[in-house]
Amino acid sequence: MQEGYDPAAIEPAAQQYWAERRAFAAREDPARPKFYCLSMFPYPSGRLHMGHVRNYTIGDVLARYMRMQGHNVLQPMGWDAFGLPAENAAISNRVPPAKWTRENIATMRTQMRALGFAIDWERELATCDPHYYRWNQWLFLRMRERGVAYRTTGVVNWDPVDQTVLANEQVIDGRGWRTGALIEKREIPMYYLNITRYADELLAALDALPGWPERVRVMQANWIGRSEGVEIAFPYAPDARAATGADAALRVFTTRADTLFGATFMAVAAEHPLALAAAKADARLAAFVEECRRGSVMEADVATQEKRGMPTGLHVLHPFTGAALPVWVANYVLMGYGEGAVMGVPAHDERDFEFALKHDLPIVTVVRSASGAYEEVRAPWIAAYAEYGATVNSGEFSGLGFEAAVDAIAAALEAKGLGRKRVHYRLRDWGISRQRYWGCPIPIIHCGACGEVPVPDEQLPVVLPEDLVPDGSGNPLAKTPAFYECRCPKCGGAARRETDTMDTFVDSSWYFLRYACADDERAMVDARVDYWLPTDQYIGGIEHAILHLLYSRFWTRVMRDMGLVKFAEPFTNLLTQGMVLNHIYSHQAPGERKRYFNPEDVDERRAADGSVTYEVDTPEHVTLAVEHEGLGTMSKSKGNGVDPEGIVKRFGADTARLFMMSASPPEQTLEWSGEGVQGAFRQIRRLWSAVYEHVAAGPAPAPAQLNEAQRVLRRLAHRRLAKATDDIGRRRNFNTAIAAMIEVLNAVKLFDDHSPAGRAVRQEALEIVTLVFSPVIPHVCHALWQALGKTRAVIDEPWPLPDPAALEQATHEIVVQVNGKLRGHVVVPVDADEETVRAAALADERVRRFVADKAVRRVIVVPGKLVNVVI
RNA sequence: GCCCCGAUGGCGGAACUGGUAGACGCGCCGGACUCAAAAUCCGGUUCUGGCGACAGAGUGUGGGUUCGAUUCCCUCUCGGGGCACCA
Repeated sequence: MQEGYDPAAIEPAAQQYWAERRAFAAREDPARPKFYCLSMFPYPSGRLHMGHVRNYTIGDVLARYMRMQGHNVLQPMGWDAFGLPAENAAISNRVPPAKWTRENIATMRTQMRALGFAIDWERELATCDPHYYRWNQWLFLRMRERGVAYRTTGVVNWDPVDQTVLANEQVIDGRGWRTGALIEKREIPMYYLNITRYADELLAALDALPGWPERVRVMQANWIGRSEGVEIAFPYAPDARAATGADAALRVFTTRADTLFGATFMAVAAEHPLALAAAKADARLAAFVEECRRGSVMEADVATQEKRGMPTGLHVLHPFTGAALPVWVANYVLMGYGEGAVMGVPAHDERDFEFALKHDLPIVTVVRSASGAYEEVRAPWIAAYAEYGATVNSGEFSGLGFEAAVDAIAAALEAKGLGRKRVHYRLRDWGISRQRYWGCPIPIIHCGACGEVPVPDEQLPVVLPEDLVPDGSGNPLAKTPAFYECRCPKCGGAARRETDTMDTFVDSSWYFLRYACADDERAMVDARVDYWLPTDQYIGGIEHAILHLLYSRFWTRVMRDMGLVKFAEPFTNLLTQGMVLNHIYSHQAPGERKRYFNPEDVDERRAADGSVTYEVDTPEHVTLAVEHEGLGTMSKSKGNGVDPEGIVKRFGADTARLFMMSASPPEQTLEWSGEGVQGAFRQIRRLWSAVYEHVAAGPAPAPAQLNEAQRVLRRLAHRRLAKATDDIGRRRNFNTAIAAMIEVLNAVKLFDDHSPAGRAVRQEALEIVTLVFSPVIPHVCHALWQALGKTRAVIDEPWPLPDPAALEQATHEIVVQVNGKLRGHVVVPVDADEETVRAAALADERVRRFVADKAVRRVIVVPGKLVNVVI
């Protein structure tokens, strides 16, 4: 063993040892409990960032811990390799996306290997590989046969920067999730996956996911957005019948059927058929409709947008009173939700109230307020009453509570054939067509004679040509006849291949299945999937709480319904790791662009009055005062990134891993700290020197009779082992497990006993520390384990068990309080009865001083913990 | 607007089931080693008063329950996140 800790030597040696033995190649073994430890695969953007390192370190610690616990562990890795950054890089560098992507994968794979993750690289996959994406295409065709995938023309979200369509889930605050560009509405034919068919199940099953964070389940539930209500048909009045030429009814959906008698107008979306019919005869209305259809997704307006509207001049009839209600076109009604029409109840809906005020529409109060008083809602001094209450002014339905009123009204409507109870979801079907090149081709051929024809299975995969270089104007596939010119599989005539590709979220919706059988050329999934899946632990960023995790749950259900897999939920336990933050420092010179500086280069100046300023020596050798802007995620634009490779080169992978795992619990944000990294390095070096000094004195003898100090050290080691096991195994709190081991290490460092028994106790303590630390800092522990005289590799050791005998003690300390305040400690035998403990507490000198001559009213004894004397 | 989460020393965090608040680390202070510095090692470090023994205060605010509250309940403040004309 070398005296000095040298990560540059021991880390490659440990990695080589694992690689030579294929130590992490996982094989199916029904005899052992399996543990499928999955981290979200990265997009190969170029280089690993700290977020990746944190994600994969958490997964790796768990994987290595479970392996030592006797599980058959699978920890795979792959690449989410299709996507727009590759195309954008291609446009600026004139390199095909395939080349750019594969080079990035190679770089990032090398970086990951240097971090020493226990990954089964034999199962590696990349979604841009035809061996992978052929199964996207295959399953898409099966979905199409079942009506789960379908093509339709509809209004879509168009990202003008990326020149493609986005799913609703990918539009955030009216902007593209990737580009931040304002989204436009366009009408395009595209393919959809019928995720709404599973809305009810996806929602209900959230309750059966106890291993998921509450937060994520709530977010998914909100996104699915189930609401129970009543669909009501308002028959057309003669004017509406004349305008549309149909004897029909205007359908609305409402969660407040109890307020039906308060409806004084109807509001429809600009795209609603009734609005379009009325606009034909009214130029001003037509202009308004056109305006609404074009602009209304403008993000900045959404919150403040005023309730604008115009009357259609048409009317519908109230289903019970027969009153003629005017139909308005209103900009606050969305065509995409419900029926694209609402009944306007100004007295009991804030939006309707606002609209009625503006357009001078009548307000009719039909719900009593909760206090029981009847308060008429009138403009402008009373606002809409949107709470529940008893109905009034509602004919035969008056005097009912909310539920009774809804039930009675729904039943009466159903009897008339004018309505029924219904459930609505906010969730929309998933549009997957993208007008982009670097993605999985949709396996469809458009034939002038036969229409839409699926590519026959035996012709799959439809291979994406890899040598195209996009120029930034539209989809290069649509400009490549060699790709799109083809023969119709049905009639043999000339046909055109679909040039849209699939949303990359399709690729990531099932990759976790494919790791189980990545080499199967004949089937998408096989029996090995049933062995490994569902994943026991999934680890990734909270940013995927809705998109990826919801799509994957849907996709797995589709495969279940096809009999391809036997489970519905792919991820049993989910851990959403916090982001990695760093300080942001900037300098704003007058008239210049703000400059950002890396925290690494910033010096702290502490003035005599305690105030702190920051300054930086610039590359041009000028000292600038910089401002501390607080913490933010590491980013190029803020200049606060830290390159993992640099940390590994300077300190080694173990230091990077230890810092990340010890600084905060995995779900919380992690503040990067240069001093913290140094501290982690220092701890490893302390561990190294403790083992070095110990083994330099020769082999440790077998344990013998122990004195008190030796028993204390041994007890501490076993106690902290028990705590660390619980912290990692149950609580997933790695930071406290690490703290517990540092405590043991500190005690070993202070333990100055070189007797044979002392050396035996120290040996055991160092073995415990090395074993418990080994999932976190595997390289150095690999070397230390050998140094401690072991022949088996530390990765093959079982997780240690605390020795109950070591934990035993004859006496223990009891806390004594007087009136709830800590006043003393007494040492009593562990088996002392309550009376003895009570007597000992009352006899304590400090306790007696505080009690003095006051009467003791009560003494509370908590066995093994404390005594509280109440005076 | 609605929903969720959070607030603990100079800093990151710990206290798991209502029972010693501040584990562990960082930083800082003092000491040892050194010609010196770095590294390393040892000691101290919630605040206030006191040389000290010790005493008092203290987990965002105000209240409640309890022998006892960082922990449970209510109020408010601040911070973070999610959803948002969703009928």
